[in-house]
Amino acid sequence: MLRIHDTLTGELVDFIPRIEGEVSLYACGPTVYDHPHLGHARQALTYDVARRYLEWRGYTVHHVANVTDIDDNIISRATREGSTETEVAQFWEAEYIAVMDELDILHPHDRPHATEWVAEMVDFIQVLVDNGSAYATPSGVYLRVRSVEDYGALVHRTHDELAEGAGARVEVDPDKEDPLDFALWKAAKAGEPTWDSPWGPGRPGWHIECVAMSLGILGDGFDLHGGGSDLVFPHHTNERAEAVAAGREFSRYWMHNAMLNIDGEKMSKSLNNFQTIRDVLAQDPLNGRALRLLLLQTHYRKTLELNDDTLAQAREATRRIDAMVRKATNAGIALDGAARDEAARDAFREEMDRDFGTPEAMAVVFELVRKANSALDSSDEAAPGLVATAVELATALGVPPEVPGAGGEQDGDAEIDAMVEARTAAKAAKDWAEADRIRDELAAQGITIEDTPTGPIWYR
RNA sequence: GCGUCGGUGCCCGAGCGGCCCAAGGGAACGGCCUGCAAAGCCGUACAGUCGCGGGUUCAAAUCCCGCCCGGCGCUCCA
Repeated sequence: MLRIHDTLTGELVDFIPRIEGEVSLYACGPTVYDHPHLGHARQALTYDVARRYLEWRGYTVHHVANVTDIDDNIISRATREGSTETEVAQFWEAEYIAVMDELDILHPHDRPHATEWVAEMVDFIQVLVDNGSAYATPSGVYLRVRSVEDYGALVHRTHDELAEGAGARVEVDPDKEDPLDFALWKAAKAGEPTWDSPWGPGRPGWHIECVAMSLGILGDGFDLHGGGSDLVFPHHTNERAEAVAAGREFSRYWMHNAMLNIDGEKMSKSLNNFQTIRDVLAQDPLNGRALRLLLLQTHYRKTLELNDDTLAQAREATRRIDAMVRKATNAGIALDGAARDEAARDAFREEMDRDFGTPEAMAVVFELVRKANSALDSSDEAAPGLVATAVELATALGVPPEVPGAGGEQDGDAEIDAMVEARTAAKAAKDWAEADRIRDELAAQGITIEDTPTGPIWYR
């Protein structure tokens, strides 16, 4: 039984999907107006891993992640650059997808865009207006938050506690009945893109898009709604309020991933430690997988410490997995028919079932790596099963081994093969000076040689 | 201030009241292997006050209370 820490109840609860064997997952996607940064990576990776695990466990997953392609930031960037909102959104969405591809993040089954769902949003708002939980003013349409009894449930605050916070702020819009009321529809402002509505031209508020799209695609009572912990309030709280006010059944479970720190401090533009995914990937070819592994080795609900050091540590750890597979490949181990280590698979499932315990699941994988290495060294017959299980489980978490250039033949790099052979010959002749000279020469080209019981292997 | 999540070895980081004299990864040291390396394996030192102080319990890193410190949130329009 999979258990998940549900944000709404604040407890570890049994995960029972709406339909047995099927999981509907809605994970909030990005607002596309700038470079995707490491926070986006953590968010996307959290739900990517959740999805992969659910699939490994035999569920059919319907994963939806939206793209917010109209909002204040997009408008201001378009204005600043003298381009259009559409151009800004399309450019940064393409960049977002390209970067996520490099991190091996699976594409969601649906990637709805806010601008394509405006009609559904208008219909939804109409329901809220008709049933009295929303009202129109000259500046837009607002949700009457007081009409939602447990409005602050996700953040575990009462209405009054929330109102206290809101009261401390300057209330700009005198048309609003209550400071907590928020915009479902914003009346048109000069120079902004607008859509028609029964309340005049304007554009949708931030939260309504996710409600319209999640319920529209996944249906009432879909299973899991996820996002970064910074979205709990106001975004998810308001989404939920809209759904509740409309009498719709919203998500059954909520999960939220924690933020990350860089060099011990939160990542923010003001601290000037904001790192884009693109920059991190450019620093080292292994960084994509290292980042994945680093995230897997920290529980998704805990603040992650990221710096050059922790990233380097994760790179070394990925090498450990790769080295084992390289050795197995070179030894001619066939993985396809190998019997899996069921005890390890059970341990893995048990750890993952406890609120996606990826750090412990990775520990299971590394235990397998150690046992597999040991078996490979002694040509133990258990080796294929151990290697196959380690590969299966690592792949289930999205960190499959990568052994490019292993062996050499598939690279068709005859020149390097020839040098490796020359070194082997030199070794046979006990000409150590020549053998070392060749090894140094290869090293200068970024090629590492490993001697194994089944002969030398090389890789870049 | 309020809410929420956390504070575990040199670093990152698990830990489900007894299986914890605390997983796993990285770094270090010793041994085996190697012509020498690399990779790997075996072992060692690292936590002995698991932020601090109380309490509950036969038993607490794990539960409760208080305090200290950190992350996030406390509303788009400011």
